[in-house]
Parts: sequence; structure tokens; C-alpha cells
Amino acid sequence: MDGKSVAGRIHDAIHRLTAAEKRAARGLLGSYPTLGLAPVAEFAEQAGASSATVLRFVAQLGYKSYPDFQRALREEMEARSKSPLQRGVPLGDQREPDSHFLDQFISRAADNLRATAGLIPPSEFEAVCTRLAETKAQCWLAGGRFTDFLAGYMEAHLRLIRPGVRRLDGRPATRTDQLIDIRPGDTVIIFDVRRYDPALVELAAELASQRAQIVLITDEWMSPVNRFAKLVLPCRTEMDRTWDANGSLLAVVEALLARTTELAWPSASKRMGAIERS
Amino acid sequence: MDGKSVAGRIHDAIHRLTAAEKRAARGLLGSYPTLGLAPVAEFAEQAGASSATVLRFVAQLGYKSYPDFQRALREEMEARSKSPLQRGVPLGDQREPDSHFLDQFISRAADNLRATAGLIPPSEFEAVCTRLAETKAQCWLAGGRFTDFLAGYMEAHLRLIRPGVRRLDGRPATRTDQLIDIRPGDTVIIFDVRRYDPALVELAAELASQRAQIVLITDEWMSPVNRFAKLVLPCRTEMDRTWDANGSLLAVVEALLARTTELAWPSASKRMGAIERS
DNA sequence: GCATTTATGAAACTACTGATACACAAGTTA
DNA sequence: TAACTTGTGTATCAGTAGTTTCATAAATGC
Repeated sequence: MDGKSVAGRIHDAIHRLTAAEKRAARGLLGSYPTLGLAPVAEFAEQAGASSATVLRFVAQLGYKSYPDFQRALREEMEARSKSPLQRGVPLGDQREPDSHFLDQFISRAADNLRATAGLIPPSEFEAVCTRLAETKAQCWLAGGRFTDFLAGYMEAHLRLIRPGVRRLDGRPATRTDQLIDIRPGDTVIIFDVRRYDPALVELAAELASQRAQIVLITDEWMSPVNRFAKLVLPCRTEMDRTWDANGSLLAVVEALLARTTELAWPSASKRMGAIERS
Repeated sequence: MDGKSVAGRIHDAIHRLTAAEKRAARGLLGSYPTLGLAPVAEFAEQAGASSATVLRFVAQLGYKSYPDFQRALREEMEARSKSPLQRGVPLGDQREPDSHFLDQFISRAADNLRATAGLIPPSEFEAVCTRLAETKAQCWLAGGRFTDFLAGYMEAHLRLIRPGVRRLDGRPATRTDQLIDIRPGDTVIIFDVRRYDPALVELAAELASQRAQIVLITDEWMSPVNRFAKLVLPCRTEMDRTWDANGSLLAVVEALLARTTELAWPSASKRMGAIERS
């Protein structure tokens, strides 16, 4: 048996595998390496395949028997726990030397996340959450061409935890109608990233004149909307020269939702329970 | 069996143990939990005792059989790797003691990203991208309650780089109409995460019978849609007991888009240029 | 130092797990 | 559509692991 890790062998062999064998492979990767240390029957059950298929799967990986495969797994975890440097890295994701596109991309996305955490002052973040947990004022959401989905996502979740959540429609024409309903002190969350949408700046200007409180979620280059915003949460989005990624915006949105849920728990839990039952 | 950890039980029981049994205990603690997952004979050999002694040792710990003891060990490591909160903090970046909510949240989100990279075999990822770059067949997208926004986001971007992109509407009623347009060999990307949508399973079943190629993007617990899927990209989403995060799904979507753009560059660049000018 | 108790490992046993063969289903090609 | 190839699960078998028994060796008490 050569020195490759079991997870590595799976990645190498997966294209040769049949549908049921792939279920076994995914099952193992999903709870790695535990499932492989269980008896064949349990492995099969958990992965949604038959024992025979699991056996064929380990044969495909190049092991001459199931016990042999299990020994490889044990030796792998033993080696890992013995080297103090690598301790703490979960077993599944040791980087193979020939890091693939997905690995590189995700690694950069993770860098962006970390940078974003550094970019946003905790007090700003907290201020937005307390404002959202405060249900006296209404809360509106608006996004641009490629960020509208974020507004939609946030709206759907925010609706679960508080009342008075509404969405500002994308088309500038219909916006003027909606502006009538906005009251002074209402919160408006605006998403805007590079190739900034001029319509959003106009919108922000009008909202500001109506004394709405604008929260801007943007990228590191700062949408011009920030002129009118009370609170700004900038996120790192740059991947390379041609590509920006909105993953960090979503992460911030989810963090906002989680924290707001926490702050508004007494009322939010009742509301969520009621929605659940309906 | 009560909930105590195996290591805890050893410490509780160690004074009752006889000399040879203590050797077994020391051996297990020395390479924990690997040695306990080996066959009895190997455990015995490594610990310098006989098989019978090892058996008596696990009996002393309160397990009614050796397999029972091994299951406890597996469940223990499974629980540990599944709960991000208890997972060992990486040695390098120890969190600031007064680390703020946002930092913690984002740090866990980054963990999820990394875990996701380990969960998805590069060849599967690549297969999806080449399929998307191939413009002969049409490409459809569908999502569930909280993942529909991902379908929308992906649709918007995919439209920029290739023709024949369409969205399957959320309401089951209108779906039957749309199914008429689907041709054998078409690609359908389905998003489905926990609290899986039964409507999506139905949809997938129908699509499979029409010989559409289904690509499933799901969470680590695997939507039942996977029975019908040709390719599956599982992502880690778990944050804590009450909250799952879709950030890793979006990261994968963006990676897919970036890679597909790369693969389809000759045609995609022309198309994007034309859209730009319009 | 002898008797008694307790601990320990070797060997026999049985139960269960992993392996194999086979039949059926699904998908593919002509 | 029919013939064929490939994949998949069920049932059966064989081998090995876990368990038990028992004889022997320490350890302890008298």
C-alpha cells in the first residue's frame, strides 16, 4: 500500500465509481473517518447503500480487504495525532500538495471573511443588530443588480423574527410609490457593491431627506450611498482582477440575523413558534 | 450506557483495575482513541497484555461487549468533530478572550468553508463546471424555501456567460408546465438544505424519469434528492444547534461560476462584451 | 512456608462480520 | 424495442474476531 491518505484516494478514484459507490464515498467524507471504522453493515446503512457496495468501494480504493482499509484509517489518525504541528486540523481536510481550483478559491474566500471581520467595527455591527431587534420602527430592504438576492434572503429570515419587514422593489419607477409608506426613524438596509447602482444613490438621497435611518452593506471600495448612511458595514469582496465575490456579504448578513435573533429572543421565539405551527 | 466519555470512565475506574488491566488503560490513553478501535488482539499486543485482559478491562469500564465499547468511542469522536464549538482551537490563531460575536461567527463560517473544500471531490466540482460550460444542452435552476435566492443569484450570473439558462419556478403547480420544455440531457441544478423540501424530491423524480441530468447542491446531511442526482456537491452548513448558514453554498456557487467562466472563456467573453454594450 | 485467594494468559468455542456468488434491475447501444 | 452490458442488492458461506473456560502463576494472609 502506498502512502496516500484515504481521503486522497477517494478524490482520485471518485470518477471511476458508480452511483451507489459514490454514495458510500460521500458518506465517508461526510463523517470522516468515523464511518469507516464502523462495521460494514453500519457503514452501508448510514451511506444508503448495501454492504456489498461498500466492499466494492473499498476495493476500488485499492485495499485488499475491509480490515485492511480500517487499519489504514487508524494509522492515518494515529500519525496525525502524533505530529503536534498539524493537530487541530480536522481529519478530512489535509491539503493535498496539488491544490485544486476549488481549494484555492475557497481559501481566498475564507481570507476575505477574516478580512471582513477586521473591517467592521464591533460597535457598528452591534448597533445595527440592536436597531433591528427594536421593533417599533419598520425595516425596509433594497439591493442592486447582483445584491438584490441578499436583500431577499435577509427579508425572508427577518420576517421570521420580527414584524414590519418590507422590501423595496428593484425598479426605480415603483419605488416612489413605496416611499410614501416610509416614516421618519424607519430603518432601511441597502446593499450596494461595485459597479454601484446610481438608482440606489438617488433612493438613499430621498430616504435621507425623509429622515429614514440608512444602513449600508457594501464592499471595501464603499458605495457612494455612504454619504447618506448612518451605519456602514464594509466587506472584503475582491478575489482577483476580474472577479468579486459576495460571500462575505452573506456571512455578515447571517451574522446579523443570528445576533438579532439572540437580542430579540423573548419576542422572536414566540413569533417563530407561531409561524412554525401555522 | 450513560453519557460519560470513555476517557472519563477510565479515570473513574483506574484504581479498581489490576496491574495488567492498568497496562491496557495506559496503552489506550497513550494513543487515544485509535488503539481502542483496533481488534482486541492488536490492542492486547500493543498494550502488553492478553486479549482476555483487555476484555476484562472494557467490562470494568461498564461496557457490555467490546463492539459496544468501540461504538462509544466512535460516537465520541463523531460528536467532537461535528460540534464546531467544542472543536480544538487551532494552535496558531487563538481567539482573543473578549472576541466579539461577529468575529466568532465569521471564524466558524470560515471553518465551514474549509470543511466544504474537503467534502467536495475536485473531480465532481470540475465535472459540474465542464457540463455548465457545455452550451449544447439547456440549464435549469431550482431551489427550496431559503435556497431559492441562490438559484436566482446563480441564474443571473450564468446568463451572462452562456445562453439557455432558465429558472424553475418555486410553486409546484406551475412546475408541471415548465417540465414540458425540458429535454433529455438538459442539466438541472437543484439547491436543497435541511428541512428538505418534499416538492423538490418530487420534482427530481420527475426530472430523472425525463432523463435530465441533476446536479444537487446540498448540506452535509444530504437532501433525499441525492437518490436522483448525477452529481452532488455537499457543503458544510452547521453553525450551532439552532442555526445553519448558507455561506458555504454561496461560496461554492461563486467558485462554480468563476471556473465555468474560465472554461467557457472564448464564447463567454464575447457574450459578456455584447451584453455590456447593450 | 503453606493455604487461600486473586490475577493472568493459553486454548477452545461460537457468534458475527466480511466476503462471495447469484439473480435481478437499470441503463446503454444497435 | 430488443439484446446486451453494467450496476446493485439479497442470500449464503467461510473465516476471523470476540468470548468463555480453565489451568497456572502471583500475591496475600495466616
